[in-house]
Amino acid sequence: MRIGVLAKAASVSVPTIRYYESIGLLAPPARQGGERIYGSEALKALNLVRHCRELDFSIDETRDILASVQRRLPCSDTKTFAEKHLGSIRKKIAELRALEATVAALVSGCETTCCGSAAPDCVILQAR
Amino acid sequence: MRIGVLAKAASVSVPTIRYYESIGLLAPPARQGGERIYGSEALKALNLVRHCRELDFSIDETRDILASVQRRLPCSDTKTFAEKHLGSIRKKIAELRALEATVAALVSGCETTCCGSAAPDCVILQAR
DNA sequence: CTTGAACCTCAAGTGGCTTGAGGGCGTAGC
DNA sequence: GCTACGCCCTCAAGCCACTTGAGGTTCAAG
Repeated sequence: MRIGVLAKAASVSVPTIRYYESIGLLAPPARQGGERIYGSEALKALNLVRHCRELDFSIDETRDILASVQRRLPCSDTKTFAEKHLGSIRKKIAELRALEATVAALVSGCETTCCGSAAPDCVILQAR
Repeated sequence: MRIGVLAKAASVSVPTIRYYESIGLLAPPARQGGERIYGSEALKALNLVRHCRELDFSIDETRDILASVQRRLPCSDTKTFAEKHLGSIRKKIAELRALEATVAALVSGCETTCCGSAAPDCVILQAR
């Protein structure tokens, strides 16, 4: 199958496929007259990559997952990747919730104390 | 004051200050023998920039906020920026919470159904 | 006068692509 | 034969917000 067909089949853009190849995430396929020709294994791999990226694994993590799949390692490995990832997602959520609280407090502070004054004096802009 | 002093006073790295100048976020200061010399206004501006960046405003948003401060616009402007920002923080939190739920479900799915099988068959890696 | 810290500029690297320039091949219609 | 279209190719640059490094200059202290 040509690259455009693979791209549609995996819902990934053509340049993205070439990019994945250039960074060594996907194996370079055979060529016919200069054009890349893919088999069904490439589609499987690309679907897996897309799945990992949708779950927000980094490219490096995706590479590691791909490697453990190709080596048919036990799925406890996969679970370890996922758990670590879950930890970092939760960490980021916590950071964002703290940020949300900070900004929300500043907005309501502005409403109750400084609304109408000039920007340089607004409580939102007072660094601590 | 020299750039190193300014950097310490505002808790910002020296290259970052030069970077802010290069993108037009901070005004280029006077020079003495080729070296940048800053006044107290530069410190105020840089403190404000740092504050905005800590609140995770983008550089462009920070630039707009800085402009509204320098024009002494009413602080309702500032509040509008902050509210818009709060909206995008909340949106990102919602996205991450959905992602967290997805990954957590995959991990517990792996624990109950497939733990021990080979990675290619692990439920975590089954794209939908 | 020498040393060492602090300063300077410019370029490249980070992540994960996207976009664009400039060109080749194959087919379909006129 | 000629043109237009659609697909493919490579290479380079752009996005964000810096950080890091190379290589060179200026300043302050001893």
